[in-house]
Amino acid sequence: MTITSRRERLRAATIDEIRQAARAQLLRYGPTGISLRAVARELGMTPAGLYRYFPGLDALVQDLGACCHQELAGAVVAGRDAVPAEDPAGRLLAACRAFRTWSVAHPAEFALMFGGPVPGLTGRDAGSVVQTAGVAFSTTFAEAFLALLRQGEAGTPTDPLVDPALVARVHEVTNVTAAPLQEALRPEAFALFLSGWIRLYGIVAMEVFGQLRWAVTDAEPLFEAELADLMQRLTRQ
Amino acid sequence: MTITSRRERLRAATIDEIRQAARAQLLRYGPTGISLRAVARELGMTPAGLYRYFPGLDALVQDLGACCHQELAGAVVAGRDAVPAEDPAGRLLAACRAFRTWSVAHPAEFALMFGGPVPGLTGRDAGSVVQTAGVAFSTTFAEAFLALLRQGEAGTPTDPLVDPALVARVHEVTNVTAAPLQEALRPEAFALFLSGWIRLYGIVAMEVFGQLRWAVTDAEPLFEAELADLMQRLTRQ
DNA sequence: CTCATTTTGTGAACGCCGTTCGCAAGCCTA
DNA sequence: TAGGCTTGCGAACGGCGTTCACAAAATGAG
Repeated sequence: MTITSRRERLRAATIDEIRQAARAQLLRYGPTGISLRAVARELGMTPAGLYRYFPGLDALVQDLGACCHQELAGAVVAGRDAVPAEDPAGRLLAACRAFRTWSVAHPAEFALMFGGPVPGLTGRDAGSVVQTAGVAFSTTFAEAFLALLRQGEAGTPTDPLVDPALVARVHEVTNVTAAPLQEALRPEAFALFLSGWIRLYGIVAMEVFGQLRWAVTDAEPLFEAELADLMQRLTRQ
Repeated sequence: MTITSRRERLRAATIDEIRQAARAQLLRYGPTGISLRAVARELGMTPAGLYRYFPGLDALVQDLGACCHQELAGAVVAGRDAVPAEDPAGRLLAACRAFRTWSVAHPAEFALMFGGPVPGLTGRDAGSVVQTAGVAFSTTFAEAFLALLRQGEAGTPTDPLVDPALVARVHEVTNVTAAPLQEALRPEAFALFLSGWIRLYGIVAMEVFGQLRWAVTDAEPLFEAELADLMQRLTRQ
């Protein structure tokens, strides 16, 4: 029940329109091809007018990244929840497949979210928004992973290999969104989870960035093989 | 003995100077922050003058990418060859570690080479130069991997999962540089190699792109664990 | 209804960018 | 020494992000 004055509604609508135009540019020209002036042109506005809604291009791009993160998370959740809860392994599989499907269908968005720091590379706080969004996103997988854990199917990897400062850091950053991850913080389980996430990211990023094209025209069988191996590693061992 | 007239020498020197300035910009401002005008400024030249040496900014950036690929390949080879040939597993390990070390030390260059298509995203032929360079680069690992194979330690994965058009493609693209890869083209071996390369790329890309910072402050133990698991997968199974 | 205040958008300007083109000066060769 | 090739310059074009003073519109209080 958030009260919304007429002004606020108009403003929100404009912001949405801006986002939409920027998104179209992202689609067409890639993360670095988004132009304030072009967005303004599409809205029939003056470039300066956009500064009433975003403090600059970087902010717009970052906002776009956050939106994409949300959208991707939605796709993953939808994929996961299409499989009944009685089959946690199937749910995790479905989540991974949804991640790849969305990413391959939205390469520009993927590059924006998971590529290197796009604008400059100040790196310090610039990516903080997108990184917290990334954490919230990864909890999507963590949930399915934890279901596996609870079912008692997942084993524990051999070595702990956890950073001492890690627990505090994750606690700090997952305060609101990621309650499930705190259970996964049992060091061995967390390491196992990270290892899986790394492999999933690796193959999807390679495919989306075209780094596999020299070897393979259709990366799906490769992905499925990697996924099968990954699931085997997660459930048995 | 390629004859070099005085002009050609001067020209080569200028090109090198341009590369050097561009490289400095890459280091400071990232792949998208390279500016023709800034390079020209640093050389005490007019922007237009640079067009006598490169047909445009994109060409300069691509040339830079090729140079970086060469440099990275050199680092990996050096790391690999620091381990005696009697220990093929150790050589492969050393190559992987050298890959990570160089990449972490040169994040901008890594982003340029392995990130998404930087300028626009025409994608078709734009990345062809960098992709052939990537193939040549991956043979560095293939060599060490093949040594393992010949030693008879490496097993074969379960399913073939090879693209039918793959053999011809790789034959076509590795004609000169990558004779060793042709032996690895035995489908199962190639799949195993690709799987390993994917995992290696995955963890290094995640670290360099800062995608692991939310979870871990020092990614090295994670890398070592992943590497150990990877080697185990490659040698035994 | 009126009037002051806040919000929204404009237009002009600044300095940067990549790129093109005509022209001058230098070098190499014949 | 004469001609051609190479190199670099200067000016210009259009596009970019961003700033700033200013006008118009919407809002809410009296």
